[in-house]
Amino acid sequence: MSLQFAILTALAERQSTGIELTRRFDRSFGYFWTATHQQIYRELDRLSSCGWVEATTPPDRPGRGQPKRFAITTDGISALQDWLHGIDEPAPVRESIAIRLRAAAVVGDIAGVRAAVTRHLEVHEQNLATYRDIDARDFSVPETETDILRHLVLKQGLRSEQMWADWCREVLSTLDRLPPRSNPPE
Amino acid sequence: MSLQFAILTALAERQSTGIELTRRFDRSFGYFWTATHQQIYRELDRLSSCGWVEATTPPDRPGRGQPKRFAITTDGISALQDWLHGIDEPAPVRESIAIRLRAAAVVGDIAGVRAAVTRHLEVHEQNLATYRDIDARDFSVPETETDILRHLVLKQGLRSEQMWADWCREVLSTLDRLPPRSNPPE
DNA sequence: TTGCCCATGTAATTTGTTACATGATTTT
DNA sequence: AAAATCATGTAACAAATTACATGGGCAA
Repeated sequence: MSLQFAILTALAERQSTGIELTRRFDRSFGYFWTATHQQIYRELDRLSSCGWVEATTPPDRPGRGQPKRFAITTDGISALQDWLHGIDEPAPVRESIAIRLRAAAVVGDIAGVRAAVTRHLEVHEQNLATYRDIDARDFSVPETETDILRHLVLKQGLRSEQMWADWCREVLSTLDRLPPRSNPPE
Repeated sequence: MSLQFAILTALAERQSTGIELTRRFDRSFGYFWTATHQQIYRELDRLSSCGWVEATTPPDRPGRGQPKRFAITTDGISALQDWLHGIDEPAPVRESIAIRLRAAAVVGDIAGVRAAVTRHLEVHEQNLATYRDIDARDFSVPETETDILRHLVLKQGLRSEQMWADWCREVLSTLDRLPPRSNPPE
């Protein structure tokens, strides 16, 4: 499981409360790993149990609505260092948009997928704009070693969004060039 | 859930037994949707229950080791047509290789991720070669409408593998240009 | 007739998603 | 003090992964 190491990495960069972590996963971590606050709290709990992170409860009153500050322990850092040397296969591909296209091909409905592809294009263009902002803001100056690695991660996100946007445009312009016909052939 | 529609699409293209479906998901469907045989059998069961696919048991003896032939029903085709018009958001990103890189950045171990990236490059180059073969074999001649849509799906796979291979090479050559030092700074 | 592979499945576990609950703080 | 919001959770569910089980056919 990688989520726990994503959290360890985040905490190694900066200690945080649960909600801060959640926001960081929506922002700068979101371009390579997504997680909801429910996942994050559950995982923080597990990581505390095995001593890889330590929670600082505010001394006055512990309880439900009270922010806890989480920090990585030295054990956690070792665990992260060990994991980092591991190898895994590329993530299995699951693109529902591609199923829709291929389904459209087989039932002969070439117009039915247009809206879905348009929506994808919209999202990927938005992401691309966001990542370019981050790129300009955080990585425009000569870089430290740490920044060079972090920049490489962002570049993957940039490449990916660019690829998707390009492909969506290719799909749309190809659909435009086909004879308009939204019903299956007889 | 998209797996059921992936299966419906596959069966709409050609009726199959469970094991044949599994092999098709390893091959031509694998570049946009992956599934194991366990998932496929379970889903075929559900799809039979709601009447979207129909199983033909060999008449002689029904039983466990006997191949069943599955085909999509007219209800299944309607369901597929309806679903095809839907819209969903791009799949959430989860790239463990990126976590490893970012973890390497924070613990200062720039050499530790090299093997993982090298492995990724290997796989993506292999996939790229496979997809190019499919491209040349199945899509080199003037296309029917159906083929044009199916070709677009393959092109997404090609773009994706190309993107990953390019990025892996960028990472490796960047790592090469950094001063060799495999331990965290003090 | 034993061992192996093929095809179909079951079961347990893990991971991710969706909906909701609780206590504290801030705003009106 | 009521309402909204923030922070931390719980619970139920769905999907995917991993390991294993069963029956049939075939080959040594």
